[in-house]
Amino acid sequence: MRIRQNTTFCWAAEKSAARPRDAPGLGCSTKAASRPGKLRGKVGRRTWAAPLQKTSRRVNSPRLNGSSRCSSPPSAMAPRNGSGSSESAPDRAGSAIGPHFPASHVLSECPFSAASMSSEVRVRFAPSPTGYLHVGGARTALFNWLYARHTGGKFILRIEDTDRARHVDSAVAAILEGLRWLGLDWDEGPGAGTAGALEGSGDYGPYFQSERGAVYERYLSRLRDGGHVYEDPAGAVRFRLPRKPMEFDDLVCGHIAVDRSKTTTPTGEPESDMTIRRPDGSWIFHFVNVVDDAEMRITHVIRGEDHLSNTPKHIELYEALGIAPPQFAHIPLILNRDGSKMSKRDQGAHVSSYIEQGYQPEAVRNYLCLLGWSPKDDREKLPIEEVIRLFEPGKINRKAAHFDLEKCNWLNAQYLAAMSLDEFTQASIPWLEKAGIAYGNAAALSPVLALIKEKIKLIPEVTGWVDYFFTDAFEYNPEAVEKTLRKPGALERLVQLRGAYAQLSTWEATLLETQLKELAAQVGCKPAEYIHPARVAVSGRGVGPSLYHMLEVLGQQRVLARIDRTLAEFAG
RNA sequence: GACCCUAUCGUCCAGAGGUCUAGGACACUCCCCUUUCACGGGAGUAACACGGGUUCGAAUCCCGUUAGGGUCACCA
Repeated sequence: MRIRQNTTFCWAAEKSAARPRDAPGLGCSTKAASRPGKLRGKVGRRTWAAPLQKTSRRVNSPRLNGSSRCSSPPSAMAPRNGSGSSESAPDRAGSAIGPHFPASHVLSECPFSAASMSSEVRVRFAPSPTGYLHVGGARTALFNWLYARHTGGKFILRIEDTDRARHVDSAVAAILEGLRWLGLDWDEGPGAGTAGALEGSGDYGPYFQSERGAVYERYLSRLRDGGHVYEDPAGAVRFRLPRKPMEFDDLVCGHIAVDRSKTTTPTGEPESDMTIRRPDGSWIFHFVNVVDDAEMRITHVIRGEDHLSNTPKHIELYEALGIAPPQFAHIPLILNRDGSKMSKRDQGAHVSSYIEQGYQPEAVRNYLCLLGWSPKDDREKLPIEEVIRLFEPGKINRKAAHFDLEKCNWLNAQYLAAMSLDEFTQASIPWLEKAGIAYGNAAALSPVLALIKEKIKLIPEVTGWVDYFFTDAFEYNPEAVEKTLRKPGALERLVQLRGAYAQLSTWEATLLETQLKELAAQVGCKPAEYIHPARVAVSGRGVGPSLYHMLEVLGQQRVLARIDRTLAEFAG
């Protein structure tokens, strides 16, 4: 099955043609000023705004960013529209491109401009179809999603498959599955909307880079017209790096200043011009990423810190294109517990592993929320609505987080404990079926699950706790046998207990308890001397639920039969 | 190698110059509850990387060192 590229493409082209005023860059250019007031960059805290600290904290420093986001402001700040140029006309770029913009354009970006306050937040998650969703990627998606939901903006999914060769449907599907499992719904992109069609829905498609060739061609010619690119001897298209100092403000990392003229290769030579297109015509990530973010009117790029060092290059591209860059928020990476880099082989690296192991999606999501972010109080288990309410990119931690599966497990147990017996039963059924346990039906299963619900940290564990309820042919645990049944007098006491229980006309936990204790008192030994053998006799193991409740659920007939079987098996 | 980011208990977070003899959670240890295993309750071990500044006062601001991470691709 392949994506319907042609249809999608035409459809998207129509869409954009129908919105001539929404030319790329224009929407973007407003965003610098339109960041919702709640964003708190850490900018003020660490650098130039020190004297303003308290104020900026309260008033929200991002506004300050507008005037200092880029070191070469004239080209960094795109001109506001005004021209009404058409998106489809290649030459429209003429008015928008160019390194020299009147200062008034910059000033018009005044962050306090009321007119710009209304534009909507648009964030995106742009994975490459690698065949699985990495937890790091999942957290990036989560933070984007949280911000979109927090602001009432849009969360967009874009697949960075660069070209057809990289596109594999099953690989895309794995990512969508992971996102859906975590409950991160997207407003635009593959599978968005009620139809769930893979080609996706949204006004800025296609959402597969492999289908956006025409868009890239258009932008390439803009760069060419501006004299920003050239073809090297090998036939690759390269972007002339400006090689000058530049700075920008990152919502998480604060003010970043880097002298790009000093950037070198690992061997110490000056950085070579960035390739944006290979000789075979395929596109390089940096270019298409920037073009798509601009075209899709992304206002905030929330991505992994591994891109922080790439950001100056991206901003240079925006400048060459005459488009104001979005706001950036680089979130720290997730490391293994031991501090090493988390690779796809590491424990817990794939979201699919949580699905397979039966984690509760809300628990995993909750855990991911807490990795680099906190509600600033002592709460750990938080309803997602609460996280959405409190979440702001500026509050994301700057330190890389080490992944701790133990805590994730604990949270999972917290979520299980909060489930009703009904929910717990429904969640257990698929796993019992997978294990081939003949539990009968939900009504028969629930009372059994009620006995062990609180002992479980992960749903699939139920199978090991309840199997003997549904088969009389259970095995005896050797250790338990050794420890209890082999004890002198154990079988005799079992006989006595059987005798007492056989006479009961009602079968109920508290009665079973008093009977057993009376028997123990008569004989003059501890109840435990009866309890342990009884447990092993009816379940085959030394650990389990409360004995009397277990007996009650098992029923008189089965209990007596199992004691008989045990006596027969271990006598003599 | 150059550049960038980071640095509070083993781990995740709180801490925004005095309220810090640094708080919560996971994990760990002990106690209580208890027929087992868990749950739950209580207690405990455990951290401001180091060195200089600034200040009356620094976990908090600045500089340096060290350590970790990242980027420097015709990967994304």
